Amino acid sequence: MLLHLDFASDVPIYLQIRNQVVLGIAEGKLQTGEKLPTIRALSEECGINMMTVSKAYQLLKQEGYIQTDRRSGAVVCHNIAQSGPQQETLKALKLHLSELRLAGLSLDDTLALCKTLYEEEAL
Amino acid sequence: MLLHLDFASDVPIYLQIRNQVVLGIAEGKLQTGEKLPTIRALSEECGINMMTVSKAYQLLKQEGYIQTDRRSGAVVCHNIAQSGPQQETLKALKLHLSELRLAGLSLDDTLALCKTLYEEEAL
Amino acid sequence: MLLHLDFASDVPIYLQIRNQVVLGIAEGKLQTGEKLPTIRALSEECGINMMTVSKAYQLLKQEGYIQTDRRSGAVVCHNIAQSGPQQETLKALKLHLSELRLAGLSLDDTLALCKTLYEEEAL
Amino acid sequence: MLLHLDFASDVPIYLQIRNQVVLGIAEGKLQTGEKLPTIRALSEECGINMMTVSKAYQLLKQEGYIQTDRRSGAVVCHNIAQSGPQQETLKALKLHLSELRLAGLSLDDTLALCKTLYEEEAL
DNA sequence: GTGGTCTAGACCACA
DNA sequence: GTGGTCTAGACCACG
Repeated sequence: MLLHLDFASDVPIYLQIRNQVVLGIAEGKLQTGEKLPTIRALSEECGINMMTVSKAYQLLKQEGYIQTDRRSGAVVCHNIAQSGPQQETLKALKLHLSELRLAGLSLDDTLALCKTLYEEEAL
Repeated sequence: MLLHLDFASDVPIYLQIRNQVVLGIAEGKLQTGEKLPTIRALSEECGINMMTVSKAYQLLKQEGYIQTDRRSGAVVCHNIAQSGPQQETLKALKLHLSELRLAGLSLDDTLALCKTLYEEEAL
Repeated sequence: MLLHLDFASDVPIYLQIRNQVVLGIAEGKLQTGEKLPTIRALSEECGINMMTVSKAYQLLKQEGYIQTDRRSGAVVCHNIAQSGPQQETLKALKLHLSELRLAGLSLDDTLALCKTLYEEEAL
Repeated sequence: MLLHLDFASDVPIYLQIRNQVVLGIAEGKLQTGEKLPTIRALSEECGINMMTVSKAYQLLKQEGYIQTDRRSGAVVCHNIAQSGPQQETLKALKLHLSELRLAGLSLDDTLALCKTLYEEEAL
């Protein structure tokens, strides 16, 4: 599990961590039940503040992607698919599909693109 | 053209305006060549500052969605589809598809959802 | 003498007119002593305000490119090259050369480019 | 890094800042990777508003001259020379060369001038 | 009338 | 500490 942080990005670092963990789970790089690095380890490895990592983990926990066990730290949840898609995700998805449409992609182009992206994850 | 602003949201107001204009164009509520409200009008209507609206318009202009004609204000661009999809849009799209997958949606579910969202726009 | 005005440009229309007249003179499209269109004619042809054209002509006159004869309107000056290069032109030129340098052009590249642009005018 | 702002100029202050930073980079006064003053520091030093400095920095960022590292403020980019010269720069350059020509400079004069200006930067 | 710019404050998210 | 955002005014250039 390697993180690529872009400190010049508009996306806050804690969100970059959260996003890459989500992608990691979806792509199978992070298996269900697998242990995430400790906050201290990850913060030192990336040269960032512990608070930043902590914030990312809290967000992931709140969204149901991970749970924190007092003894073994943070682990990937077994039962993520409980609540169905989030309202926010759908709203953002619609916005991005609009952007693709205005960028010239047809419905077929778009669905093919989505299929490709979806399958990249499902390795 | 009605804007719904959420002042409690984390999304900055200028971005909310930008997003809703993009959606409006994609859904056909805003026709190509149509005139947007003036900065003053929109800021008064929404009870926000002129500079906030101005920032949204400048962003839309920079992204190629609108043009500001020096004589008559801001109008929706004719030739938006010039540069193809942005790298950022694709990255965000992939993330959202991952979230859907982890929320329990199959590939078919996801494609059906995308199709629905896409067609909502394409009236 | 055809003007191409871009109403969506950041450059004010009166400056676009001024710039294109200067370029026209340099390229020989506008001969020394040649008559420019009247303010009224040009404003009607381009669909712009007479004040805008007037402003452009006043600027050109002040810079010594044209002179206005009460009987025959505005004509291209005979003796433009009197005062040497303007301070502002040099400052702007230096800035643009810097931008080229930072965009990756070597000194030779830059001089070759300048030569090409210069000779385009001198047809 | 000293800024000379002309509050009476037609050139907006944020553009003056932007231009002087670009010149500073080209002249080597601002080294690659070097940290720019913080928005607060620069605004206080020059007696202008934070937002004005912020606007200049955002423009520089958008043009690829600087990056804003979320941890330590704004730094000069390493890889500026990516996209080649801008269309606008070339247009402006051609205009300035025309002005020089009409001011009486021969091709050789002009190239010598450009060489001098270019080398002033390249210390 | 329009958009562009600027001020002098303020609050917030991020790290 | 940093930059990002926002307000409630104002002035200006442009057309």
